[in-house]
Amino acid sequence: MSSTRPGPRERLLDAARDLTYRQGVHVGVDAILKQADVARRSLYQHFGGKDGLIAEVLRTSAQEDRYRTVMDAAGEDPRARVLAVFDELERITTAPGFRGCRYTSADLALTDPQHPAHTEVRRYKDGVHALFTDELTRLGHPSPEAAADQLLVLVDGVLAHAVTRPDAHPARAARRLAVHVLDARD
Amino acid sequence: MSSTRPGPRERLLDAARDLTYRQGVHVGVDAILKQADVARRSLYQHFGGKDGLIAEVLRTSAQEDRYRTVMDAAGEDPRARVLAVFDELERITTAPGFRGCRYTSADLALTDPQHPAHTEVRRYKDGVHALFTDELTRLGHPSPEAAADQLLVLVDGVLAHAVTRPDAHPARAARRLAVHVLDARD
DNA sequence: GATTAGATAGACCGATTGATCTACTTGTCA
DNA sequence: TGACAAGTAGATCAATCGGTCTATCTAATC
Repeated sequence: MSSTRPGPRERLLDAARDLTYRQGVHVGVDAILKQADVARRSLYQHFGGKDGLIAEVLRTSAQEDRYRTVMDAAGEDPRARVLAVFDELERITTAPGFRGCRYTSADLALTDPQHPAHTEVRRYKDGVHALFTDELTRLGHPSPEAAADQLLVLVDGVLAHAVTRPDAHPARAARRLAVHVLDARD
Repeated sequence: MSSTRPGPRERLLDAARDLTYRQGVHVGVDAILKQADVARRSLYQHFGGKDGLIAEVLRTSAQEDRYRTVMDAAGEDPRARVLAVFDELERITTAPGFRGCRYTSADLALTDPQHPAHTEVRRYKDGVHALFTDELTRLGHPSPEAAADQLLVLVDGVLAHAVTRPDAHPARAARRLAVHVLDARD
């Protein structure tokens, strides 16, 4: 028995996830519809419009889960778990087709402050912040929240810088700084 | 005597610099022409097209000079000069109308790898890298190039993260890490 | 004063944008 | 069988995209 083809809604999300990452959020609706092999009407039925589709793509992209998985694979030690994220970043940024962070990209590209995507970007980054804060707390870090902010700056810095200067291997550079964040005793 | 109005070329660059920052590189040519109060033909005469205009905007934006000025105002000590950049970043990211790093934005928004803007983005970031390398060398840092890469990750991280989470004050968080970069003795 | 390069104004081009619409087909459940 | 919801196909819409065109005007140079 062949696996059932996903419904129009899922196909739209998949196509939009792929195309908005490779081409940016300014891809045409036509291109998304064509790749999803879906009727025009289905898009507006399910998501109300392009903006809704983009927001839903960000809401369901679950890059957070990827970091969580990497951490879990690194074992119990909070220190190792955090550093594993930066090892993963080295893989991500050197992989073919790397095009930066989709959340940062969307936040920068969408000029209208009212665009629903901004809410999802904020939610995502807050989520990663919580992820780091948990580890730092378990580590007994003196100021987990502030340290998590530092780690977030490093992550965003890696993903942004690697687009322009991948040969600088920003993930490795950031990993060395992450060690300082983890070992801070003040 | 009133100051002479700049020529069409300068007015185009000014308008494009303003609009591409506020609205992104996908602003329409019409909007740029209107704000510059310049004939359509002048754009294609001077820059060959929109792509050429955008590239020239990046080439002449001279954000590098801003960092240089800030450093010079901070005195002679390389340590103080580098940290002054992060103090400046705190001002930049909290100023009204802050919309992230125009170079990173352009690099992410322009999907075509052949777009002339990418060359200018790379040139700019290499320039900042050289700026930092100089200071680190004068400071006697054991590996100025690698440390400059770390500072660049911090700068890009601040400018990217501040777009989504300005309340985290990433510039301050990054400044604390910059101290570690400067004081590295290994 | 005549020539000429540079700027302006604006029509015009085909292509594409996001979105709405009607008409038809499909599958499901009552 | 009949009703209904969901999906498809595609025409159509006004608006905008980047770019080319002709025609006119202006200012400096010879």
